[in-house]
Amino acid sequence: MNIRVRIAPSPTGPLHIGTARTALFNYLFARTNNGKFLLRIEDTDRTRSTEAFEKDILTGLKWLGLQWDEEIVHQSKRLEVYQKVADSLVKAGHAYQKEGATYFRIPPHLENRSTVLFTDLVRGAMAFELKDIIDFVIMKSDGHPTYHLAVVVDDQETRITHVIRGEDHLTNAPKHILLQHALGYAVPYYAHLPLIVNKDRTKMSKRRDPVSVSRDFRDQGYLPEAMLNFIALLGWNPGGGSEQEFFTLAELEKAFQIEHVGGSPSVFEPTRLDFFNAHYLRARTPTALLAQLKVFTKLPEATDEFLLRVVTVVKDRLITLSDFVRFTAYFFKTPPLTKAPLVFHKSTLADSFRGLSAAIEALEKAPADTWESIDALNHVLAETVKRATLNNGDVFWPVRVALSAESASPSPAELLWVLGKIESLKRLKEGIRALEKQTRLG
RNA sequence: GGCGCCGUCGUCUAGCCUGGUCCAGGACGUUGGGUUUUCAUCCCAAAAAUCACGGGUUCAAAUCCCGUCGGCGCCA
Repeated sequence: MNIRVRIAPSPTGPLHIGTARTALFNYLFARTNNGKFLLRIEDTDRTRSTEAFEKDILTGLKWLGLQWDEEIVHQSKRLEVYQKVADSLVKAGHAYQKEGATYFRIPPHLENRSTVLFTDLVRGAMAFELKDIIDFVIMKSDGHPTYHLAVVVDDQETRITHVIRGEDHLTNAPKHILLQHALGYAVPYYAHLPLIVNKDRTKMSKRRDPVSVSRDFRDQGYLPEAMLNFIALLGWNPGGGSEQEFFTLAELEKAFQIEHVGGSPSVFEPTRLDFFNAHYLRARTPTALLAQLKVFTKLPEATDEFLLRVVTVVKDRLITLSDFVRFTAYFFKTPPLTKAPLVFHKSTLADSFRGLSAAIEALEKAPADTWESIDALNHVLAETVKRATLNNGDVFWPVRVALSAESASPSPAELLWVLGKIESLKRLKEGIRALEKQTRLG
């Protein structure tokens, strides 16, 4: 069988995180089965559909790396087709007109049964009593098809073999199967994915919750591979007792099996996304990360060489891309030395003064190539501690704070390496003056 | 209201089909400790689930059966 799956988002809002996951699972199902992954835009609701939303959906899917295989189908361009199918249904007695709309007539039997039976790939055997399903609208009075008709017709024409969609459609499945029988269509396999819900276990709301892939995640500095990894584990697990938690898209394309999709809804918990994002950020090379940061935001004026050094030393401390600018201001502009104490809490004013002075002396004397190596710079500071018979905190802390003015920052050797000899010594001497002032006051 | 799906640590989940190795495993988060000048990383440890509840089957149930409750979804 040539496996063909699709997603069919409505461009009535930006790409939703739930749609993204449905897209992922469809995409993975296609890839693991050597099939095709299609995209259809359900834009029959002309009043709420916009091109801007459609563009957001397409760019969002591409950003995630979920490239679709064939041409995009727009339902708005196929209205005559639906009308024709609806007419044929009326002609065959499967449907009837009422108050301008066309209704599908639920048959008394289906293949000599009073039930609709199907196997859901996620949930197993499903049975719905025909008497519980009532006639439903397939064509509205304004000439637009309802979701039920359009989806069935389009899935048939694009030869969809597996319908993988959200659980909110589970009870629609028997209606679609009935339509497929009446039209003589093949019935595809169905798989209904569990919903992604809020902490309070209700549906995530566009208004209140972070659901937009572009606005709430991409623009906040999340990486596509972190999103993918996070989303994949919402409802799916690798099975076989595997405890693997990091998956690239390529790995997912090998590991995914729809049998390992669970049936219960997943609560959206962003702290786990942060964990994945920090992980993938750390995995970037400084060069790659710098390139990405330039695309993401406007960076302060500086040479690439300088920026690359900044990226190198702060990379491991970022959770999102947007942390970068926030965490690195002091590299680009000399900060006032008032934000953090120059004296470590286990040190004294006198020892810090001695430590900082000794560090300046040692750094001034250090050979030029010392400044090209974080290790070498660190060695200079460590030797200073030894020679002056001080503690680490008497030297490392005041050097670090004099350079950054922060109580939390990369190590002093890293700061020295980024700032270079001239700027570093300038700041360190500024630190000495601040300590002298404190001595006089104290 | 009818029908349907779901119910294991705060969260994501493994285990459930094929009952015993599960006084329930992993991860995130949290807390404590180690490394360290700080933060982050890294390492170690701990707390955290009466397996929704009740009954039944069985020598034995998270796992099988019945019922109840709860959450959600679709339809009305």
